[in-house]
Amino acid sequence: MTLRLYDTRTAQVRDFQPLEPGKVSLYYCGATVQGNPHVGHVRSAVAFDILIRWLEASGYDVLSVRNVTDIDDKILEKSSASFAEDFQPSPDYPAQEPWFALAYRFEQAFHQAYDALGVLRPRYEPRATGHITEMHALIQRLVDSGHAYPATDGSGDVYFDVRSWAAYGELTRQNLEQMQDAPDADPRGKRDPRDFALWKGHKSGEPETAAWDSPWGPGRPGWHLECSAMATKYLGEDFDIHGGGLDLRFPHHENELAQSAAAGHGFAQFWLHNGMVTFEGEKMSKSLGNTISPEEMLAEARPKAVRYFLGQAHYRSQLVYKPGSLQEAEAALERIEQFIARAHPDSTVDSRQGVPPAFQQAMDDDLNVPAALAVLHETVRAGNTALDNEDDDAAQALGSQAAEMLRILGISEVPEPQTAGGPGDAALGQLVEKMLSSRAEAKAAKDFARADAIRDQLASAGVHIEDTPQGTQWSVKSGG
RNA sequence: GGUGGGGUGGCCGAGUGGUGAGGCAGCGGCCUGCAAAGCCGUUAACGCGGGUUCGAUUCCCGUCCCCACCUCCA
Repeated sequence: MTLRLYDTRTAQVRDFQPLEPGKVSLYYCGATVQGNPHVGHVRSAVAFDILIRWLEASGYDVLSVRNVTDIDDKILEKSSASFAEDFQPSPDYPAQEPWFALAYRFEQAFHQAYDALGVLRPRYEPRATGHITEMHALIQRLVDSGHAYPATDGSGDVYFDVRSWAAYGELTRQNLEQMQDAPDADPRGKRDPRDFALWKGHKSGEPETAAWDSPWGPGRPGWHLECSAMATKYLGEDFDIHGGGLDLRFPHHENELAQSAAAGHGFAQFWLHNGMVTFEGEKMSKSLGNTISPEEMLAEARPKAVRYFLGQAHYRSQLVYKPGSLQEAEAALERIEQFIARAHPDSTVDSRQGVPPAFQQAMDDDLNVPAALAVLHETVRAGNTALDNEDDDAAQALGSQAAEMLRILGISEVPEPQTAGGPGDAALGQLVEKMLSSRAEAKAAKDFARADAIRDQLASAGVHIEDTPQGTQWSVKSGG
């Protein structure tokens, strides 16, 4: 069975055939680095990370590219606000900061969040500001072919002429005539209100550092242009997959497609979009204030559990977060991990050969992770049964499969938060061992009241204990 | 107004024209001094109204509701 993926443009699940056998070229939209990452960013990153890992497990060489939008209106606004007289410092924006410093700082915050969740770094991670030359070439090409024009109001803007491109709207199957005009659309020097900026002329008051010379006057790139320019540079005029959040379909991806296609490029064969994360069903957004940040999630549960949670729904589905979600993920994950630890799996092969056919089928079916997880849980149950029956060979085989599934989903690849190593650890260990030996003595003396009191005492301190045939095991329960 | 996607058991969340995933939570049992972990069993769902069909949660029509996008957004 081959991989099938849902393509937004054709609105159907299709067989995935890469342009070049054995290789996959993938571009997915990263963040505009104007603030700290929120859960939606990392959900998207996890979704495409799972895609990449599955492609690699299936034997493909994946050339992945994720952009960093490090120049845009919001970045300039946030920076400019930090220099305003009424500036109120906040944790995210603590001090006066030039736009490029602000962008750089948040770019690093994004890396931290991605790394903490085991998201593989893309092969290339180009910044918009590093590709002005490529953007100019693309604009010129569009101007020359009659699909773009300099603004008629002398602003220095250059717009894409949507009416010059008959296919405009094809990605989201929208009819230009029936689109709702943006209520705050600024017609400026546009031929049509829906024309979008390829290049934004420099305005007085904006920092000089945010302006680049161009044939149309000094200015800075429009948002959509960078992705077209960079995807083409790193992946070619035709490539396999373009991804991003559902909210990017329009206008961002629609415009990307229009400008690239109008420039004569084939562009992406497949358009993939991940669903939104909601807070109890409502869209999370800063303006609504119902957000939970990746940082807050990581404070509440182990990184692996956070990753499990973010990946557990189908990537195209809405992912509902609610208080308790992370604890549920933690419980499910612990069951898997405990089985694997008891099964002593072989060193696993990192490929689709190491997982059950049902798991392969689920993943091949447009990355049906929920169904794949069902296979994983069934494997765990079968493995536990084997352990109970002391069938160690079967348990080990199932353990290897479970470990491999966890690895392909990227969950076991999430780095453990560093907790060990401090001098406190040794002290804690000694104290716990001391109490456990007291408890063992009490148990031996059949003084169960005292034994249970010790267990309760440890529990109230967050130390969880478990009597096993190999003796009493203990662990510190993380989070709430 | 346009476009896309939804409404599944207490919660999360797949899927299918006929024997109704999986997880979390709950209940009963085994195990345990009691627990924990694990195993076994178990409770429980397909928005509403029609239609097609031997049979629909799955297809069709209607209807209600929800979400996203059409403005910066993963």
